Amino acid sequence: MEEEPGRLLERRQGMPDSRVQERYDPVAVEARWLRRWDEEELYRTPAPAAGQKTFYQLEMFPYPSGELHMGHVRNYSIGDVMARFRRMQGHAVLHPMGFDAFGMPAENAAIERGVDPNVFTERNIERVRTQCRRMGWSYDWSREVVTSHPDYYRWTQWLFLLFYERGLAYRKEASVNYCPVDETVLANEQVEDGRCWRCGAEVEQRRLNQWFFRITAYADRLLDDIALLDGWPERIRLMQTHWIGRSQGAEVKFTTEDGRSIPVFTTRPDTLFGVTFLVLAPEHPLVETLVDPAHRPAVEGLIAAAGRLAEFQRASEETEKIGVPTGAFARHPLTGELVPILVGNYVLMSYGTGAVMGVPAHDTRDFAFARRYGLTIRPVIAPPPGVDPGEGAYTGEGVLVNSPGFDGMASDAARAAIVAELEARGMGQGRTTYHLRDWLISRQRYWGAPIPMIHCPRCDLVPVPVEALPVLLPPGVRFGHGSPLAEHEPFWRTTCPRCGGPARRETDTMDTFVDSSWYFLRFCSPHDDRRPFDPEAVERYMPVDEYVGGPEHAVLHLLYARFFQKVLFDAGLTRVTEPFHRLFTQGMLVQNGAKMSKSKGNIVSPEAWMDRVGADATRVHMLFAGPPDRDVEWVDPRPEGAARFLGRLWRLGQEKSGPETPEAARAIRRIAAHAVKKVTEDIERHAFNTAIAALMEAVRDLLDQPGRGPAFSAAVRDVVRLTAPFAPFITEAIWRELLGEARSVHLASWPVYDPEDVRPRTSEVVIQVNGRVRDRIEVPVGLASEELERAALARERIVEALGGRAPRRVVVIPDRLVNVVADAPRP
RNA sequence: GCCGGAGUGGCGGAACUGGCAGUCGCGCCGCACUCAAAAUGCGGUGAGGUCAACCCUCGUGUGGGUUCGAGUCCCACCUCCGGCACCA
Repeated sequence: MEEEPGRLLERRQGMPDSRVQERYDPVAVEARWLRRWDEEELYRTPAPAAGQKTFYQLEMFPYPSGELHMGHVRNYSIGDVMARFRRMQGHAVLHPMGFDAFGMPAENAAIERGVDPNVFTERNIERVRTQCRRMGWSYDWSREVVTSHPDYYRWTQWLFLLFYERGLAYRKEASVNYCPVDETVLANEQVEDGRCWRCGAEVEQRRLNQWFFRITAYADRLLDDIALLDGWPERIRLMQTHWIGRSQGAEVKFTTEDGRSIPVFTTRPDTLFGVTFLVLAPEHPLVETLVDPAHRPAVEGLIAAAGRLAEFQRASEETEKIGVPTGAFARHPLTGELVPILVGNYVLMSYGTGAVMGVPAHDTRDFAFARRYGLTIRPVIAPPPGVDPGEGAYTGEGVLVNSPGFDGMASDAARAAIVAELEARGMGQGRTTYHLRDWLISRQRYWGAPIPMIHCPRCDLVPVPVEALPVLLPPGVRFGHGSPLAEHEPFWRTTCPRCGGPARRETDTMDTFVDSSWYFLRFCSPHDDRRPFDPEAVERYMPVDEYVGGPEHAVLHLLYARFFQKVLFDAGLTRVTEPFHRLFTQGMLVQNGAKMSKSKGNIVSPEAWMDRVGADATRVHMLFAGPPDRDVEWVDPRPEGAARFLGRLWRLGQEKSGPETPEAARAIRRIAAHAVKKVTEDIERHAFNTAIAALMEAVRDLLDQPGRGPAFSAAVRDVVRLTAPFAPFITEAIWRELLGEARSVHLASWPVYDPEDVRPRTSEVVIQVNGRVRDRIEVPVGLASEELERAALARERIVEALGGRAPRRVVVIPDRLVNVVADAPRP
């Protein structure tokens, strides 16, 4: 950059032969332009000009593990192509990046190596940021947000308080995985075969008071608004639909002999007359009082066994379905019949009412259960004629039998009728339940945003006043024994903001998914120190126009973020109801059928590639490897092909001008126009692999062309601009150093083409005989069918292939194909 | 078990609404440049058939079907990947 572009151009033109030009040196060029872009603040988010459209391009921000991997390279390169493409199309692009910096690795490093989590995290962020910059991703780093910085988590805490005020944050007792040796709570992924991942001790289930977000209050809206997400992959929408899992049914009230009610939830009230037993969850509050002395030991044994397992383990089909009678009986709400009450390990307290009615004739689980324990099986649904009820339970629909008052009714009608009858008698009502549970957000850990609440012996739970935020993480805590904050008295000892008396701070921190549920809003006004986000800025950029990330976040992050957005909407803080307009999920990198990850040791360092072939070639290779939404098989990848392509592009940029015939000019214009059309359409549909293939062809064909005049020069400018989103460094170097442009190629306008240039004048028509290609002819575009047919039948090769047989039929598709159908030749 | 997705050369992959299967790239082979190698450039490369040539046959997971014509549409199945999984 020390040399003036014009001088370079002069020197280039003085060169005697294109063979002796300088070779492209990616490492030097990339370093040079990285520096220059910084000086120019090229990627700073522009203030939108009057009437200019904004475009919010976002990729899921990473956990700063210290080392970027190829999955990140793919993810962020996809987003960067889109950001650069939109920028060149004239949008005011917001393309930010930050770090999801709270979480376990930092705390584990503290436990294992005594490194301060904050130091550890900052060091990793530094390294990842440097790698991101080297990759040439066009982020506006002045907007960087880091979730572990107090000026961010202050607002995470503020939002917690908002949720609390709105009744959406609450405390209740719940089971957690607890390691008695390490005296700490474990996340599910830290439990391996029921043992602590670090010390191998058997993990216990402890019931502790935990904080929850009431996401179930938004279940219906989260479900119904999936219909609005037409820019999302169908797959993800389905996954969310299933995750929320709305099911319509009824709550039916059975009663114990002494008159206490046991509500059960069922989706099949039409089978109500087939109930021959009830099963309660081991944790069901009535179990304790129902069980008679003779059955007590067995019941307690089952409860103890169930209690040892975490719910997610119990809810697995491998676990044997065990049931134990309580000795008590329940009265059927419509028939008054007495049915035995059992306790079963397969009934979950957290779904429905924690009790189920057993209909063995029409439910597979109940059937197996009844068989095993010798319970009555009473069919009440007759399958439609011609349908075999089969060996086990018949779970389909049909006509009611053995159901006094409802016999002969079809299942769907009977469901409504029976619910109506139950309602009339006060024995039940229609009810909807959800698979979705409330979101457990508290973590008994240090490296997260502290939950801003205070426990006062007199006033109970008191929120930290917003003026007192942030509740800072204290330095100098002790790791490895229990919750670091709970063990750190200077942190928790405080006074009640309400009564001024001595009080104790909440020592739980928030799930990191809370941090990432609103970061996209923070990016709109990252430095606002008066509120989490500036509504005006949010109005300008939100919703995110395109969000790129992995499908592994289909239900957690993407659902939580939607939940937050709706709560903020209800609180009047924004008018946006859905955060992500369009979602693009990229495929994984797989090796031998397994996802590539650090733990499998099969990661390839992007830095090694950058040193070898440069960031541009690394980007191009990753995008060229296959369609970005599909998994890509990582078999001996060689970025050299991409590097060669860029080398040829460099050569193209160095071609000196010369003469150009009109025919050559036309051919050149055609090549360029084709490329512009194809690449533009392909980027729009995220087909980067074929866009790059088209660019490779264009570069090859242009180098082959004899002309080096104005058309050639224009074509080179087109191709360089088309390549800019993929390979930002080399295109910038060609644009400014070789072509002498003053302004960055990344601020140049996206090329357009003249449709006239891609309109073919002749077309090659394939001629088939009985579906086999036998000849092809070049004809003027639009040649009439009759003419085409005549021309085809006149061809020597066709006459030969027909061998004297008369065409039975001739199919003509103008400009494409003629198929002559004849009887099969005699052998 | 349920719900998604995918099976195409040695490899990654291409093929718009049914119309030339295999764009582009990797690898491999040959040639040029070189004292030589690397790098680079040029050419070839699905399988088979008295391949020298034109040419012919076969070929998109398997088996059927629709059609003048199927990688593409329909039916049945196989394999792999992802998600959910006692949800009452």
